[in-house]
Amino acid sequence: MSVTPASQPRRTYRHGDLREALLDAGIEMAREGGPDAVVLREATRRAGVSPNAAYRHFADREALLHAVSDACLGFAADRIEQSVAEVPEGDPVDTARALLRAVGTGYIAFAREEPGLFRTAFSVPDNLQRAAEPAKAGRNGRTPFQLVGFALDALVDAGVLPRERRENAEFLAWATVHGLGMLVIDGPLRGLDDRMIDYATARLLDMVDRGL
Amino acid sequence: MSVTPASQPRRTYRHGDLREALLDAGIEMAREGGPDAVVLREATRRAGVSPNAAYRHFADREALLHAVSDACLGFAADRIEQSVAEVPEGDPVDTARALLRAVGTGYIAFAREEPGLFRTAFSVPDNLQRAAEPAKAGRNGRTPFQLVGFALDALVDAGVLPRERRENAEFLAWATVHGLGMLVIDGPLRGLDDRMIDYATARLLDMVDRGL
DNA sequence: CCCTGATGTGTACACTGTCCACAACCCTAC
DNA sequence: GTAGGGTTGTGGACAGTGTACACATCAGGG
Repeated sequence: MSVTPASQPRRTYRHGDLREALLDAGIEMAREGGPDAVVLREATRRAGVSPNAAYRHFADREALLHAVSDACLGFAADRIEQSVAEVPEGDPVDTARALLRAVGTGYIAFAREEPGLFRTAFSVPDNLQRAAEPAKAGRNGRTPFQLVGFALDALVDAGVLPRERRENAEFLAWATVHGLGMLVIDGPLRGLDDRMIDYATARLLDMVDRGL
Repeated sequence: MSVTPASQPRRTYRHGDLREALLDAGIEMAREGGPDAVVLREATRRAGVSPNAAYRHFADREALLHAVSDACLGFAADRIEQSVAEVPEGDPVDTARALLRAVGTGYIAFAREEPGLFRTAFSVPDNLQRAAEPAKAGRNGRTPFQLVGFALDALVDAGVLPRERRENAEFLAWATVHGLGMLVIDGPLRGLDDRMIDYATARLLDMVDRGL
């Protein structure tokens, strides 16, 4: 997505949108090797620029990584929305249930399809206040955290989830699915075949469904 | 734990137990700064030895990190056993339930008390085959994975958990608690006060209890 | 007692993040 | 239109890292 292709050297002195180019390079490196693989010098190299140029756009490597991490959360949101979009209309109760499941399966799907981005998304310390900031949102402007919230709201509206259990239920749903994602990517559940993971995901979501 | 204190130079040519000293140094660094903080040269420095000496005991930095990670899993097991030990004897059903809860609270407690070690424990790709190997065990010779398994077995024996749901239930229980641990340490739940975390933990364990 | 394999040392290289002084450029105000 | 002036990128340098290679030193068995 860089303005100037890395192949031939830039003619103008100004790059155009170096920040974006560095970010894109960072994302690509994260995709291939996770957070540790996003290295500042390599990003500038890919952007066809000298190492120090990066410091005009990011305070340090940490800042670049943070930006990449936010972008990864956005990709996660996109993947979740994709799963959510596949939920058929129908009985409100069934739909609400299916919605939360879709969020979960989308989350796990993202972890499996893009382990590098998934790991990068959560490699950087974060907190609740920042969980909804726009930089972490996907194309539709919603962050993963917000998507979980919407699914839970739908469950309350459909009368499935008692209202008094709604508060902070994001934590439970998210933690559950997040844990599975981590264990599948590089925890002890690594290397399980796809069928096994699908099965585990389904059972996990059953548990959430029953236990929330 | 090092054989020769780092303060005064070693007199003998041989270190004595350099492998152990490097491992201890690595653990200490992991405790302070997580996986990225365990750096090979610093470990040799703390052991009072030249950088390359490490290569007689570890193939590369990755190997050292792996050993440190295994040790961290052992510490987690210790912390879990501590929580388990506090479960009072009594009605078999209540005891079995409390046992699984204790595993969960111990796990979260470890994450909160030793975030660096916790992150390090899961920083290294792993798989099921290796989940029970002795290097990952605590003082009592049991790994965290095995401890979860025992608690689940107890639930089956007490008639709480239907036998047909026992298989692979480790994944569910573990993923749930692991996810909360991750989110609390450097995910969006970071910075929540202790009461809030206790509350979330309790609700999460309620969910597991109901939904398993 | 010597010699051989194990263990630690020294030197060296490529690579990283980051600091500093400087250069090239675009924009704005006169 | 031209003279600044702030922004953006360059060059050179330094400390710190992982790791390869050749060498030094020792402990213990023949």
